[in-house]
Amino acid sequence: MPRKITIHQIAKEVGLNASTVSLALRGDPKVREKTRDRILEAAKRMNYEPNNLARSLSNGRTRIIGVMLSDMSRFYEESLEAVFTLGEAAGFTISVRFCSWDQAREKAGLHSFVSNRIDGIIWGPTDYNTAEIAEMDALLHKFEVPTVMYGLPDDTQSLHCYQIGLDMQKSIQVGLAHLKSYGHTDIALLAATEVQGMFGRMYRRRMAMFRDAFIAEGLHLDDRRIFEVGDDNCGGLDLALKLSQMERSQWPTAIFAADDLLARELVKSFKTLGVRVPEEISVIGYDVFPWAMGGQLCSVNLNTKEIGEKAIQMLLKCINSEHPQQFDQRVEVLPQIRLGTTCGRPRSR
Amino acid sequence: MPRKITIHQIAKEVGLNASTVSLALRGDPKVREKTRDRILEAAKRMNYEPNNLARSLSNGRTRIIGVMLSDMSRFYEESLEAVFTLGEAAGFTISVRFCSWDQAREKAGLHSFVSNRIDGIIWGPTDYNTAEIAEMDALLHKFEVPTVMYGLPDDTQSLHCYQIGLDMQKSIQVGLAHLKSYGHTDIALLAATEVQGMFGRMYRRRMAMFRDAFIAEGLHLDDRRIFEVGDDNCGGLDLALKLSQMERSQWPTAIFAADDLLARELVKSFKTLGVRVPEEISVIGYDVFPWAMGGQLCSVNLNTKEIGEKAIQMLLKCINSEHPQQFDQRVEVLPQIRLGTTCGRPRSR
DNA sequence: CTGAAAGCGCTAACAT
DNA sequence: ATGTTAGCGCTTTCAG
Repeated sequence: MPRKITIHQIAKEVGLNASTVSLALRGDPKVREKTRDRILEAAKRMNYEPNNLARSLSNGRTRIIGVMLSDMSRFYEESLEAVFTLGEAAGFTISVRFCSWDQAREKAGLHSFVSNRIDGIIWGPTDYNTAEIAEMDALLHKFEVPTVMYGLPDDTQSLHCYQIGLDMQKSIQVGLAHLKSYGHTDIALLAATEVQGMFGRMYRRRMAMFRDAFIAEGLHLDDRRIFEVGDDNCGGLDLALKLSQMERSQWPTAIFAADDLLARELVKSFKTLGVRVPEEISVIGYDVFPWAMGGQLCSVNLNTKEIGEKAIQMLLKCINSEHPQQFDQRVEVLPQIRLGTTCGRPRSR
Repeated sequence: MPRKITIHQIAKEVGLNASTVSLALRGDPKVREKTRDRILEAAKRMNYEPNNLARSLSNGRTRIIGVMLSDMSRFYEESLEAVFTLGEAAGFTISVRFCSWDQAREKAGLHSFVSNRIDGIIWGPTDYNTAEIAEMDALLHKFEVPTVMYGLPDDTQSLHCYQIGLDMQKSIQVGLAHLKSYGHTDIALLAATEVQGMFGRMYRRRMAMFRDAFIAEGLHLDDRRIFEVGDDNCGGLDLALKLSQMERSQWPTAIFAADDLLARELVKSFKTLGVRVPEEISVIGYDVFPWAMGGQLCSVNLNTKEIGEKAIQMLLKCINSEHPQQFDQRVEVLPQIRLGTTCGRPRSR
């Protein structure tokens, strides 16, 4: 038996024409059931595997959706799962590229998507380098590859692609506003700075966003209220210890932890040290780990699952439609407070 | 300008034949530099993007390497990065599929690889379901898709694929042996059991491996020496607290933490509680986070980077060679102890 | 219901 | 150095 089976060989085997085989393999009702069974049997017996290159070249679509991500952060996990589930249900294969926060690699990956005539792209762009994004956007548009970008700030109206808006700074403000609603004004920031990884840039950007968010909410973020810990430390424990050696009157009344794991550790450490949360100090987390502390943690929920769902739904609509223009070009996903037990009114002084 | 540019249109534009354009685009020295420049200029101006479907259908290779992974665990991060770097340097695009620990999805993904005539596959199989693996292995072999599987135990000689052997149980034994070499025999296990995630199966398997490893090293693992914590707890802190309320004579002399983050937290918590590590108790970590504690942590290093490097190197050799059979079919990656400051001789009783 | 023929965009001999 | 021709494997009219 030759190495790679084609429909012609199957056709010869069963004494029919290749085009009939082609129809049968795709379950076209034009082929009589009996003939189809014969064909399918032969195909299986001969270990036939369709050649998507030929198929796609011929009919003009690949039934593949490409997803471009920067890294394997858990931030993407939930949304990617949604993309898989809904995408596969609609008959698409999901192909992922990672760029490791490298713009050259990102560009190459997107090019590979269009070269391989992917049917649509979901893109969580690396960085808000407007010019670069605009350039790729123009290219993708020129090739008429439906594209959904997500995690975009709101100054991107000029882009052609569809967008899932997620305003990170506003999401931080949501957390701050929540604290303010309890009466907190002296809020500290606990942030991890992963030095070793490739996320340095992201962390720096996030830090800048925190500063801006404080300002936007009319809050003062004193440098001495910023606790930066390396990712190889136990930031929560360190901070709890540090505070326990300070006069309580010197404490902030609330702590905004830059991620849920830090927040979790902080709360647990406070408990260990006999500090009551939220009676003596409030803690709010951020992003990524909805399951941290079994729902006890008060935290800003970025709704990543919803992001994934909206992205794939938008894309599928777009791919299946003749007139994609009729859809909203941008959908906002709103962060919300995930209520827990770790925030309360500030202690009276 | 028509929507999708082909080499024929470029050819017409510059008054040459399509095959010349084809050669020029690939930088073939047969075409004169001046002509090539003209062609490239036109291609860029017309926004030409090569059609890999046609290209691959014609020349029989896609220059794409497929990677099949179960999830976005950080376990894969380092090895995947190595695959990217070396793979791209060799001119390949790396396309990733995730199966979320779902065998149907895994199978579909591998089929999509062969349908799309990927040049080679790197596969970190979900589970050691021998029959399923053997079936896919046979299929991939029949289609002559060079495949490297990794993370395989050593009872898989019958497979056709190339293999990066990583014996997880032995890696645990390496850690245990290290503790034994200091004189530890009363060793406790600290393990997280992520209930919410999709990793339940993996955790259970890992737990079984720990038990087997203890037995293989001639150690007794009492049930009361197993501390299982949910992933939404702070396991390290909890355990440190628990122990601090016990008579020291009841303590184990060493703790094997099932991952580095737990170990890190444990060590930090001990420090907080005034317990000296390793003078009063030794701690060893496992896997995944080489940077945890800035190298202070003594831990079992799974060498995931090396796994990725070996996998892609094997695959490239195989793809580029006429006679792949001449290479070793299986390479073992050996876990090692990453020395730190958290292990020492047991306290005298 | 099945067969014949053209073509998707590109490559690879072979000619010129 | 450039042009001609014949596919790669499949889909898709269009005939029968």
